[in-house]
Amino acid sequence: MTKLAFLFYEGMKKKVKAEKKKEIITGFYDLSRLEGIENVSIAKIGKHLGMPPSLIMHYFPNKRLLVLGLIAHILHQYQLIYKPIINKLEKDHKVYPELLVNRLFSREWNLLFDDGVFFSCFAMTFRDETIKKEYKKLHIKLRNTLKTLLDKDPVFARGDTALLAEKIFVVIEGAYYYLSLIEDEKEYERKLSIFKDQVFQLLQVESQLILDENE
Amino acid sequence: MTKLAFLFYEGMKKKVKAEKKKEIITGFYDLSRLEGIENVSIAKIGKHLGMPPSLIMHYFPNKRLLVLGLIAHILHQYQLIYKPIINKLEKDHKVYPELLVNRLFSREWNLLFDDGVFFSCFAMTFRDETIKKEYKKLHIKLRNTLKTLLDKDPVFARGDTALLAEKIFVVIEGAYYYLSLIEDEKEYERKLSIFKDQVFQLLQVESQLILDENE
DNA sequence: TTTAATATTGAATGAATATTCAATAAATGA
DNA sequence: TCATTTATTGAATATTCATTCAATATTAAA
Repeated sequence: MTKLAFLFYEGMKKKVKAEKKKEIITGFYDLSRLEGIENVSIAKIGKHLGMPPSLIMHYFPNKRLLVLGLIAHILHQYQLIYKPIINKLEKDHKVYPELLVNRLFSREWNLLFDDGVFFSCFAMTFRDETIKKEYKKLHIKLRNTLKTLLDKDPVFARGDTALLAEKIFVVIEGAYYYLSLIEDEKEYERKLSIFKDQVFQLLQVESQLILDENE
Repeated sequence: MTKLAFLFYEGMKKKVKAEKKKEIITGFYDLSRLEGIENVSIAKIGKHLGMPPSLIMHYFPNKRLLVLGLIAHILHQYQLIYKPIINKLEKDHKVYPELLVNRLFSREWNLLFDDGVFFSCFAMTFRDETIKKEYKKLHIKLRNTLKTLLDKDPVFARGDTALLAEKIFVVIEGAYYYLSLIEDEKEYERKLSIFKDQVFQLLQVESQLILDENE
């Protein structure tokens, strides 16, 4: 086997392996949505995907690695929620508060993402340092993304964008947590508009402050 | 046995029963702090308390009831954190923003309370309606307490105190969630002061708005 | 002391758990 | 075709789980 052929072969093997791993993680995630992560066993995942538990353990030598894989998956998913927001706002070098707020609180939240799995895994941060670091990385990333967005607007760029991002995200996260408890559609909408307004005001106050300074 | 004696007897029995149940719940809580609630079994609680698992099941016929008992316990504990704040502020019919903020974000949080157990149980709200209702009740109660407090101050009473309480608590909850990830003391303090300032501003803006209106 | 309720014990249950292992099948280049 | 690596299978493991049950101990009134 030539070196090139070998590398290609290795690449193929890795690809197959990666795909299989992804299939297992996705199965794990789907079952977790349905039954709660704490009720999902390796045997159940196997049954769900039509493979023996031993095959799962071939790709994930122990359950913790499987859980870590799931967490990497959902944190990636979580970030994806914000992708369309970023793409839209990145083009214009201007942050329109109303648009930003609407996108930050968009309903894609609940559709693309299972809060139950997210919070179950979050609870693990208290007992697993690796998981804690993953969650922290996510939060830092999200805040940085927003900061970068704000930095592109000449108005906000004059203020403390990191601080503003911090203040905005704490409301988003509080809302994300609190709203997950509310099932009544009308009540949900009412509260949602309160929190949107709250973030909107943060943006308004900040931009007003900056403009006043430079008059 | 006279009726009175019977009632007394019944009362005694109930008291013993209640105390035993409390002992079990406390043991469950202590172990959950140490090992994570998902790793605590009835057998482990029994070992920890020096009693056979069958005795635990005598008081809690199945594990779900035991978990519900634990949740009632921690939600009660959670409320207690706010007790000193309320007592202090209730006497004066005046809300001092700085004092209120300092108390709302007091460090008794982390000392009296285990975040890991709280969030693990919170994750259960997504799969158990009873638990969800309990958590919701807690949040409503906390908001109402703050609203009542604000209502006692003639300044804030003129505004929408329910709305203000809602806005304050969403920051507290977001902060509670987010700060739980941060271990570095300095970083924690820095972020904490941001969120305190954020709530402080909510109070300031609101009171200023009300005072302006009545000039 | 008798009675009746409750408290406590310890042994036993079957089901489910993560994990191991040996055997076979499939893929792929030499 | 052969050799080697990886993928897949299915059976077996010990351990832990919540729960059941029958037997005994304790309590306190009658």
